[in-house]
Amino acid sequence: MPVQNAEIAAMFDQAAELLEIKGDNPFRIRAYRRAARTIESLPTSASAMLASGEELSELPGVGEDLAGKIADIVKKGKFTLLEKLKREMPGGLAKLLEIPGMGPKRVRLLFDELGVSSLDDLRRAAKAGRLQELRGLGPKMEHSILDALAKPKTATGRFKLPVAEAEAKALLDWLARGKLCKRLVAAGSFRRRQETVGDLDILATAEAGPAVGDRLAAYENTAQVLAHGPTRTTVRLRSGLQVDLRVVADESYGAALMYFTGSKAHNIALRNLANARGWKLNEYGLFDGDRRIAGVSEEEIYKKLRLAFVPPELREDRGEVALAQEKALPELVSLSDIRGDLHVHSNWSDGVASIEEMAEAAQARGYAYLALTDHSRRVTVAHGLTPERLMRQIDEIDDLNSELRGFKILKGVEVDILADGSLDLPDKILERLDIVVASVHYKFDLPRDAQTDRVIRAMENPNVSIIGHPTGRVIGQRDAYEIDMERLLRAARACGCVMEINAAPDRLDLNDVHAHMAKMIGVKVAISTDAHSVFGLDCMRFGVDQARRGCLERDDVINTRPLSTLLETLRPRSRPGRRAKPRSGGNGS
DNA sequence: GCCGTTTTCGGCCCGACTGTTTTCAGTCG
Repeated sequence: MPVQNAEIAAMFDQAAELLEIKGDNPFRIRAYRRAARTIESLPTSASAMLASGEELSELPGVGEDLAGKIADIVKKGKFTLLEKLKREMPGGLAKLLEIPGMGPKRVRLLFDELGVSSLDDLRRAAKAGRLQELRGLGPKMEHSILDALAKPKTATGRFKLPVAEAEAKALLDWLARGKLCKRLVAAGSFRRRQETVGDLDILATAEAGPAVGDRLAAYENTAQVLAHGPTRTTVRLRSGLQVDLRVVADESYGAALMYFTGSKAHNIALRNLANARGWKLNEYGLFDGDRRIAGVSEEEIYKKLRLAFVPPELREDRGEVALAQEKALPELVSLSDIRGDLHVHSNWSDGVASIEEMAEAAQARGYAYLALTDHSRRVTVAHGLTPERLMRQIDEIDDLNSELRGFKILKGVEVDILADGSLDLPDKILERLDIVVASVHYKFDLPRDAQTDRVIRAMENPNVSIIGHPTGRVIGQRDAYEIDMERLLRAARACGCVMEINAAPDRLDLNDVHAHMAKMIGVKVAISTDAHSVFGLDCMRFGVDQARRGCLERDDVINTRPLSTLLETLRPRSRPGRRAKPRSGGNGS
């Protein structure tokens, strides 16, 4: 099995951690980390790039040396430097970095002075009061380390966007009611719309900085104040979500928003550009010597740096800075481009609303069409449709459509892909539908090649329009099944099959990197909510967020099209020699 | 280890906060 990009990135990250503990050149360490970020967000696998003779050293942050190391990892499956480091140092040492307040210097100090090389060693040493013996450590550190070790592994982890959104809304509300701030906004990975948020970064502009921090500390959901200075306050909420509040003067709003939105790597790239002009960029502004030359708005700063405005979703240092220099950034798809939803359920299977209610809700959201795609029979727990019930549903939709003006319900199904890649309903039935979403709902544990073959066989059925949630992952609950995304996408391109970005916030599948991969390979995408209720339709924006992160433009997304051309897109699925798919003209078939 | 509209060598983002010191190192974002 070819080495995955994520594996290469993980090896580089591990090497960086050990090099850091070792006390190696910090810039060398940064180089490994930067390369890891580049590799993991690549729209194609490093091994495929090597196979096709592409130069890895042309990737940002990858030079001759690292390109050679990646090639070694791909060819031999091992990373000599990492193996050498692991021989020099106990592997468990890196674990110590996960304790808050423990950085590479302290890990090294503890290892050298006390022989601490594991969490257990650390606990023993702290309990014996031996940490205080060391220079730079005192009773407070010893206490907080013991605290951290005693805590059950809450795996406070990351929070899904809707959870973070609810927390942010309530918190911003509370801060706003204090009437201390001129402007208040959630920045960070939340603003970049990452699929999960590690902590919430709040930016405020105000005259009296410390008072805003005091108000955050006094918030009813604040469980613990971790740091509290005049301009910066960090707390942990009862939910476990960490909140960083930063307060600056109003004239620094743009610079601070940029700084606090990140990503860190994007900021570093911009600060380098500023340096190259002899300027300095920080959270207070863009400075020429002591003179502030920009800072009120992000737009102003990008302009001064001769860059096009970079949408927050793209600020990951994945090549967007170079594109902004060339004024060649993509025009990202937006929620208002979406004209319909192509994957929803009704109470005919496991949804809670009737077809009519779903259609009304879709109209209320300004859509021109809605594809009804209930489950097929194999998903018995969801009351999946048999051929007979699907026929009856088709009749009901025809009836409803005959009364609708300027809106159409598309007849569809979410058909199960069986273990061998065949479909859960006969072609005869599928041929009568406007749209067929095919999805995997069981047998997640097939070997990678078999799983890939299975889905490719399904998409080669000309009745299949879209592959639903193509990797099957459920964030925080179930990993993606093993599948060769690159091979899948090439096959999709060959047979004109569309890939879904499932917008349900616990799926977001395809994810941003896969969506970008689809675009690069030339596969169209449908952003669909998989709604099981009328409220589920509102998740569309989460799917659009990920599409934007994947650089998708309006034309890359089929449900930005008006109904007429949408149906055209779905039609070429029919093959030579195959009867043209019967399509309803609106008033029954 | 990377990289170049000052450079192929000599730089490499920048500031806040804490706990330890007695002027600052380490961590964090």
